[in-house]
Amino acid sequence: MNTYYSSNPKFHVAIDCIIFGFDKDGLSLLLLQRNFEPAKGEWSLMGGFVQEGESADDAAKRVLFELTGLNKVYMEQVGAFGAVERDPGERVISIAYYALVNINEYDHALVRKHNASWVKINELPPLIFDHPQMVAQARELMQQKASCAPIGFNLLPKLFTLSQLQSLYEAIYGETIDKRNFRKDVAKMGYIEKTDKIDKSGSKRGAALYKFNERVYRKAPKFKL
Amino acid sequence: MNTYYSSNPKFHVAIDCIIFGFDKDGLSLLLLQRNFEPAKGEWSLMGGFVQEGESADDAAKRVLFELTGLNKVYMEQVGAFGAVERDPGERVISIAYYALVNINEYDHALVRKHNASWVKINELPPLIFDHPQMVAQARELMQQKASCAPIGFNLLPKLFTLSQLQSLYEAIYGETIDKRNFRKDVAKMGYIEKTDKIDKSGSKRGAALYKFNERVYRKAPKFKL
DNA sequence: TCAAAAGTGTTAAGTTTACACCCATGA
DNA sequence: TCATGGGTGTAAACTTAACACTTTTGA
Repeated sequence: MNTYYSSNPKFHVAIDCIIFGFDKDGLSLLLLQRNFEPAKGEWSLMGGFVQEGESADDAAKRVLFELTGLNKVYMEQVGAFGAVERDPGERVISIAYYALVNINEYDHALVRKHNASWVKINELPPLIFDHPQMVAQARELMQQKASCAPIGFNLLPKLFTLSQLQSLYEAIYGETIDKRNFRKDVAKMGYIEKTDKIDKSGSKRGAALYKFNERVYRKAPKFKL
Repeated sequence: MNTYYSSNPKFHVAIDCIIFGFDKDGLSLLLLQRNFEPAKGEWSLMGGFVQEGESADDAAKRVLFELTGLNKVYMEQVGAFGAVERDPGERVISIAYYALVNINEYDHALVRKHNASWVKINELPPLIFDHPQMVAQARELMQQKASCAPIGFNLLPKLFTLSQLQSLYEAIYGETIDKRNFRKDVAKMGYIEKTDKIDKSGSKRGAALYKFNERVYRKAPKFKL
């Protein structure tokens, strides 16, 4: 055995997932009301432990999959949380990731099994450990990223109205946006394309459905909302 | 023992430090030419292992101190690097931090002992493992942060000329800045204060020395360069 | 006396913000 | 017919970018 490594301690390394969803009521997080120890009965993020032979990114994907049944979800690392007493049970270093999921497409049975539910982001219950800090950092990072990269579409259906898109960005920024200015900005991008489909569910008149054209975006990847 | 935790594997958790310095030749990193295994003889970041009873942030401070003898240095976490084979010797999960140090104030003996030296950031040698990605991420993050928070001063002496400050930001952004526009922006901030001292080392005429007044900054923390 | 860096304002271009009405439809 | 959300343009305010010459002084 290599003494250079083995003279040093080892730690449990966990993953915690901040799972964002969006619907007409705004942004929500998918949270667990823990039916297991430690901190049974309290609210927490979905988590799990990194396994041998599994990268941190893969562990995050797995943890998200275990709760939602979803693959190929947009995820980004928030950072490592390494305070000594962050988990009162035992020393655990945790790596937080946020995920953007389409709130209409997940495995409801799995979510029920984990005793998880969507909670509006402005009505979060107290969370265990340092999960509030993780959520706060994830929100900042997501907001920052969403302002300059087209990641918001991961929270919407493939086809969406401009009103939906606007209200998504209003939820992300926590402020209202002028409708005409917003639509001007969207038009400038060129890769948010109007389809010939109409959504009649949100209004009597009906609203044009748009889609994000990634091909076009890649050719001129500029984004600013 | 708690089976919830103990059924999961443990890992060595390392810290790697991207140490930025700045002088008239621009930005540099403090790098080690390793005189120890693994990867002896190759270039790497300064690193170390997180210890029992030590937070990740504290470990980063300690690792920086071990190389430079410096305390109270501005540091920010870059993120966790958790690829399975990132360290070919053994599985190690590493948390990267960047540090901004005044290149004129560090313990030269310690640096010599570690076989470390300052390397211009645009002339980096090949680095081991995933250290190139760590450096790239650290540069992006630092640039982003420096554009909207007054962290650049950590790379300068307490007293600095506006030419030094400008060339620092030119180095951070990798582009030239218009002198008059730059000085207008500095003037608008109000907390970059002219002192009555003159630096005669950089020119015959001499340039006014300025200082960053943190008190004033805190009262109206706006920064944009 | 001249080379080298310090210091100093103005204008045009571009971007951002504010703002109000008509349209189509289902109830 | 009317209430509801969908859809559209313009002008003023502000921000950003471009630009050149004078000053000081040590060598």
